Amino acid sequence: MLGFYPITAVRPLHVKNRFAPTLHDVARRAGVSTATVSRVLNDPALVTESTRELVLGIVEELGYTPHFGGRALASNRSNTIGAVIPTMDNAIFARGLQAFQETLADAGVTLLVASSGYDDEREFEQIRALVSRGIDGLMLIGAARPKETYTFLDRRSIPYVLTWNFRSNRDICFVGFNNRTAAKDIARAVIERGHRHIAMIAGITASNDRASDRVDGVRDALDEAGLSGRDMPVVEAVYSLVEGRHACATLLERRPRPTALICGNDVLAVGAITLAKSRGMRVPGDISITGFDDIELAEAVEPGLTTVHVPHRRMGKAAATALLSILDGTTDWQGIELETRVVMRESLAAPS
Amino acid sequence: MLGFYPITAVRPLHVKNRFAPTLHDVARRAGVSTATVSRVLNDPALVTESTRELVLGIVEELGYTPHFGGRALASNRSNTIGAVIPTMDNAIFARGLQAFQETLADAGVTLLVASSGYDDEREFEQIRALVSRGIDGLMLIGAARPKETYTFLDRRSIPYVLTWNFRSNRDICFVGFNNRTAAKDIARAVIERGHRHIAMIAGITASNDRASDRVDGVRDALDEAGLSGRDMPVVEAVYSLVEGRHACATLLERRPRPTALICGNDVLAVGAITLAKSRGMRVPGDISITGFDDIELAEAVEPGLTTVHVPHRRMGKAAATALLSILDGTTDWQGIELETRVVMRESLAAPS
DNA sequence: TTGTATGCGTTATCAA
DNA sequence: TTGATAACGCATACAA
Repeated sequence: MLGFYPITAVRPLHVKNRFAPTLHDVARRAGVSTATVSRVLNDPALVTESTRELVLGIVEELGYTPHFGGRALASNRSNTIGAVIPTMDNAIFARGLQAFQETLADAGVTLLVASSGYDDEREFEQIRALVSRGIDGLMLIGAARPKETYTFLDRRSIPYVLTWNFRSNRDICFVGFNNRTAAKDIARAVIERGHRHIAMIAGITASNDRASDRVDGVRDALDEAGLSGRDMPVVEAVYSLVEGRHACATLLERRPRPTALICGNDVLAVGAITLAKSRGMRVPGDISITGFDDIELAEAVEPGLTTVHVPHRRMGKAAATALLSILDGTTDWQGIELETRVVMRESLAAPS
Repeated sequence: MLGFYPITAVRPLHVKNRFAPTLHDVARRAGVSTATVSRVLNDPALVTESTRELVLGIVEELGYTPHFGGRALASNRSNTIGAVIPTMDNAIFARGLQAFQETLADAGVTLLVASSGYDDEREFEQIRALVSRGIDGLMLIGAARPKETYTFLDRRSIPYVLTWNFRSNRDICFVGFNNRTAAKDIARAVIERGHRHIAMIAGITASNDRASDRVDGVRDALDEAGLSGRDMPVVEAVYSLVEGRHACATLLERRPRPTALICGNDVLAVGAITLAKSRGMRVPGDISITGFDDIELAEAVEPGLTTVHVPHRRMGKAAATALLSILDGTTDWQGIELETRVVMRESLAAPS
């Protein structure tokens, strides 16, 4: 049953003959000019109802689909915007991106998505590829990237929006939330519960302003409480369950042993919880653990994860709206700061 | 701190003037013809080393990126292939797609991804959009879709590969695994442990051959064991933790109460586990639960999830290779059936 | 090895 | 309201 099935293709599939009907084909068949067909498709009001119906019939009959390249060439705009996200492997970006896409689709704009693998150079490559596809605008995650990338975008005057973080800035449009204060908020909640030995499992902070801002935020809260933020034990880890487990194991070696673990991400936090439990520790009895993002898993895990809720869908929608308004050019654009909130569940309690 | 930041754009960003250098610009600056520049970029061997270096220097200096539309128009091929997946919201497709993309990238081919939301009509729309972008080939998930979709692809003679499922077929290239026998395998493992009251939480089977094949496979195993497959209680649920919880709650009402729950998906299974535990039941002591896919979470959850391991990365890579070879046209293509295996962890045991 | 010239499918300008 | 026609950026057949 299992095996390979070598098969000879019936048609020579490598022949690039697309049999794709063109504007010309439609025009000829309808007995009108290509210009008229184009108008029917792009600005129907300019055309008599009778010819419009005639043409649309032929379009349907032939299964005509406009050739994108030709259209982009002639109109110098593609009705396409691009997004480069760090990874598709992770649910974090999925929800926000989905909303982003839906909002664009409502405006008749297509979204092209590429991923960088958290690598600056690959991000740049992907941006180039998107730009060469004629994107009208771009969405990027966070602000940390080489100057050259911004220079490139500016030289090409590609409008862009930065999301998943927020900075108050006159020149760059941010649509996101303040990772630093959000992290500070949840750290405060931990401190208020009476914890004094706090450690952090952070994301990889290199080229990732969201991750580093969250570390800074936690340090802010510690400093504010008279605990030394600088001395807080921090382990950086790739966002995955296994890495969360490893990082947790490492931090449990520290003496004095931390009574609370603040994680830069829900996935890391869940990994940490599973490790702690597998070591026979009670969460939050022996150790409190917090997350960041409020993904679906945060609610399902045992104990429920205390975390920072991020309004991903609203953010995606707002980013799309902002970018569209920049592209539109009729109104001034506005950066938007979204609010996060700490969601209290069971994984955080007072130290015993 | 929180709020809106209305800002006046310095440059009129809506002006579509891209300042994008063209072949012509590069040619003029280098003092050669556009043909030569084109050759440097597409077939460097045809050009003297000295002029090649000269031209490449200018390309670098100007930050020239070829215009995709122009290229597609002139060459009638786009070096782009498309993929339509049911959802980006789910980790299931992420890993396979990532491998698919990487393999294509190695061949200099770009991947365009769209999602259908498990909706036939939206899938068709997305396919049209991709086709109008001039994709050279297409990757689709599973085989269940309206005839019209296939007709469209055939009329346009767009080569495609079907993945995440396998059928032995001379006309269509499948690269995937047999969902039915895979499901049968894990159901057998459950039956072998002595379970007689078995229920299933399946994915939504409408327009989803993977989901329905898995149901059929489980029924096959029951029939084989002299238990009536047709009478097995089945609840269909969208692939999410909450839905898994709900479905589990529903099935726990059944009398006789099932001693084993076979889930069509790991996410559903994890949802079911959390619900069972929240009801004070022991897993697998009071109820055994199995999954499908072997995502990262399956190993991290408590108890570890017995599930079907699917070689997602290998599948993605193989699908890309197959599609490229179809596009290439030099060799006959082959469908590929990949093997799955049952991964035993703690969530399955004999009934008490 | 290089240059010239043509056409790809579409939009947009101008006339009719 | 419609039709001719000139771009748009690039690849390529052909000529030099």
